[in-house]
Amino acid sequence: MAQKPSIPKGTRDFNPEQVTKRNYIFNTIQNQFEKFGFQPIETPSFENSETLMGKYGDEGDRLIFKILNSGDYLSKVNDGIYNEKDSNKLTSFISEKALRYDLTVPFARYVVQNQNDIEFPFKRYQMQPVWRADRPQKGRFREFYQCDADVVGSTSLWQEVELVQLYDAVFTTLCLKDTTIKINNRKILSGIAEVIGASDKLIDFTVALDKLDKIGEEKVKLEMLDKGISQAGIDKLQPLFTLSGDFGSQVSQLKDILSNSEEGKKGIEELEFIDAAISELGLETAQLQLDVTLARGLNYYTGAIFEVSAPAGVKMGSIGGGGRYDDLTGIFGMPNMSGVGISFGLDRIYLVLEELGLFPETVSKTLDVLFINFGDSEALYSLKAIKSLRENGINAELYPENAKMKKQMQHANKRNIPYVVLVGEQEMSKSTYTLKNMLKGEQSEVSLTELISQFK
RNA sequence: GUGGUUGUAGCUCAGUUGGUUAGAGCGCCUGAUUGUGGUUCAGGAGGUCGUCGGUUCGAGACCGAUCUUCCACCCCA
Repeated sequence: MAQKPSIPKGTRDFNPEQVTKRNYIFNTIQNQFEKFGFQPIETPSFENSETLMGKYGDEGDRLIFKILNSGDYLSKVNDGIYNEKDSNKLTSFISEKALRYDLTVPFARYVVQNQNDIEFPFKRYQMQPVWRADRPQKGRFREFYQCDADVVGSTSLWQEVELVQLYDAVFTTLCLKDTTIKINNRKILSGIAEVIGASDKLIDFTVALDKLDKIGEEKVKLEMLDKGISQAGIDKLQPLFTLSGDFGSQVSQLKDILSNSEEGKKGIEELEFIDAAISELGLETAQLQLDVTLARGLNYYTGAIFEVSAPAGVKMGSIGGGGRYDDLTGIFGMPNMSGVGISFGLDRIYLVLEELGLFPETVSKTLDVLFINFGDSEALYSLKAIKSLRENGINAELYPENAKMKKQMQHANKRNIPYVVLVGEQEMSKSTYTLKNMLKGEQSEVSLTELISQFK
């Protein structure tokens, strides 16, 4: 019985045009990564569960795809655990591997395992798919690509500065103007939490603050109260909700709030350093913006936090994010290894470029010229020319069948092939080629050298 | 994980309070046109109405389950 085929929720097939466009983005990002001195690595699609579990918080653990053990995995589970029917508990007994959830944690694992062979500071980039057991939405998939660039082994803030430039360079090259690079610092968030006496509730506090532009001031305050933050503490936050003005004036308002917090002051210093450098160096098309409410859920960030949003008017979640993590490799037994990195969301960038019509027209063209097939002797004659064209870097192809001219022309049309060459007895006897421009409908009879020069 | 939404031809969609043989536009195929595609004209092929079950004399339409789509949460690229 033939069943209707389907693919799993949140996954997609990519047709030739889509792959070509995706490669265009990949290549652009890769070029810039390499220009900035990053080197490529790849890691496996799945890791041992213990490598991933517990690194992304409880929510993260829920969204990790677990891989069932091979063989008769249930027989090894003891009856007590089995009868409890507690999925979370049972999982560790029947699943020892999981699909990677991001590229940063596998990278940390890689650094620890290869620490003796790595020359630090190590700048690596990685462009591979990741998987999340999320409910799909616009710009949210269960399989998607991340393009990460990270530096480990340097605490220098110049790395942060360069990463901001890298964001700007990539989006500028993609002609995606007016992106906003939002920046914050985890130390500022901890500082604020300290000042309001909620250091132990840092996560709850930042998660609530992060929602400010979405649900508004009142609801954020309610959520904080709900999470056990005192009213007195929330009152101290008041200036935060009305923070305004440019980078400098926001910073000076923050200084007032954080005057009693050493950590907070450190965070402000870092921010000022990055802002001063970027102001001096300038950005092409992006804009660096301080956003105190920027939290980002990942619990390993310790310093700067980045998030990039698409130009205003495009309804899309962040198209990139990153930050500094002082101790990512600590959990794998390698302390004091500071890293900072950024990530590009390929699939979302694709959607944004598509929505704004920013893919260059030339991206979708794959073949330069198609030779019409009039028979075997003509085909052989054509293939000689095609060989020369290919040697000159021109994409050329012979229609494989001696089909009706109409069919062959239509084929060229549908594939958006800009030129067609007709070779029949007339041309063969004169050693020429009839070149037809499919867009304008004009055609001319040319020699082989003229033919080649047409495409140069 | 929570709440909502969607599914009819390859695509975009009609389809009345349940009632003969489920339609349109576009696309596709063939011909007008044996060395010329797009335009035009003529003809043609595509659907067990997402799937399974139920109500009914009768279901594309009503009910349930399930899958899928999209959206809002949660969280995030």
